[in-house]
Amino acid sequence: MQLTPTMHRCVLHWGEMASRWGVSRSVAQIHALLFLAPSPLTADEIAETLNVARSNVSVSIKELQAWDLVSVTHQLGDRRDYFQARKDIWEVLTMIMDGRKKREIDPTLQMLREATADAGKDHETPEQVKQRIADMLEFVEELSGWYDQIRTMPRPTLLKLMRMGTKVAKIVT
Amino acid sequence: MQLTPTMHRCVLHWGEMASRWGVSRSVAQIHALLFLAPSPLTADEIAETLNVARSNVSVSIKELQAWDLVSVTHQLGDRRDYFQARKDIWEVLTMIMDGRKKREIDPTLQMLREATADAGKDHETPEQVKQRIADMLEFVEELSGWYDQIRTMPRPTLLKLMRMGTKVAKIVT
DNA sequence: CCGTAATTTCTGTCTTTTCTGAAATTTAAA
DNA sequence: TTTAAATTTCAGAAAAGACAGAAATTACGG
Repeated sequence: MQLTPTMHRCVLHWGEMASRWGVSRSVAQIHALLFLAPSPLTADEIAETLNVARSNVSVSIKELQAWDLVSVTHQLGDRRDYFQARKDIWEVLTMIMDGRKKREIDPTLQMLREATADAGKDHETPEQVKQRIADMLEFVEELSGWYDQIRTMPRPTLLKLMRMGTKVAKIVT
Repeated sequence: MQLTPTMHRCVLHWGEMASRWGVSRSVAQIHALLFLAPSPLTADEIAETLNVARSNVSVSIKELQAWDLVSVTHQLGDRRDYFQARKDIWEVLTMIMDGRKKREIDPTLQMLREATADAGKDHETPEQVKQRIADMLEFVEELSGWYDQIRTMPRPTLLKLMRMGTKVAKIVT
């Protein structure tokens, strides 16, 4: 697939942002390409467009599928896999946040719970430190619970709330 | 400073999470240590406790200061710098989010605005693709604006809203 | 069941990032 | 000043991560 200068720029920027968020450049570039692409692409097309090895595309696509951001389609009379990305940007963000919560926040919560439990039968750790860990646990649990809640809300509701901005505050006065 | 097993565990976990978010392990470990530490520490104490080079501590601390997460204090009759981290976990999150917005979201917004502008006098990029970029821009602008708004709200208000969970929805029926 | 297209796995190389240790600089007390 | 402590800078080593290309596997048409 031939990239126009505008697309080229988006793909490159997305790739540059990647490392700042702990994502490999290839994964991000492929995601950007598939997000923009008007129609599904084969792995070979992706490799050629972005000038990366075919095998790299294979691994990166697997990663994107694990995040539920990319899916496979097929064309009649063609054995090749055609890949497409979610186009709904809101859904994209949701998938990324769900994934990060599952992979990073939940294990951290786990660790904090264990640390807090251990702190009971731990006489060397200063009380102040234990308190700090307990605060952290409470905070992450609160945020996590909040996310789970708003996660269930229908998008139009969420949008309305967002657009109200600080005006939502009036209901808690 | 001698780490208790509980503290040791927290520091290690924080360090492991770091790379997933594009942060170096040293920076994260130092931050965890200073967050937990009951009192400010010198660079040498940090280096010794975490078994990292003194110079590494210097650079990492600079990074943490740039994020406004760590500050310097002094003790009477002691020339050395004593470092301490923000203890208020809510503030810590706020600082991180502010920093990420400034460093990553704002430049992305910039790029999207330019891409959208260019798209006007660009006859090769398919309409569909332009639309996708425009959608993206609108979405990021919306989120960004929302963040700026809630950023101004007093913390107790925010806390109350969070604890209401999905119940806030009733005001937009 | 065979041959070929498509995909994936794997190993080594290359790149990037992180980190160290020495040297240089700054700071402040003597 | 001089001296010594503290900090920072910097060049290169080490580690981690990303990537390419070959080999292996799988899937499919004939």
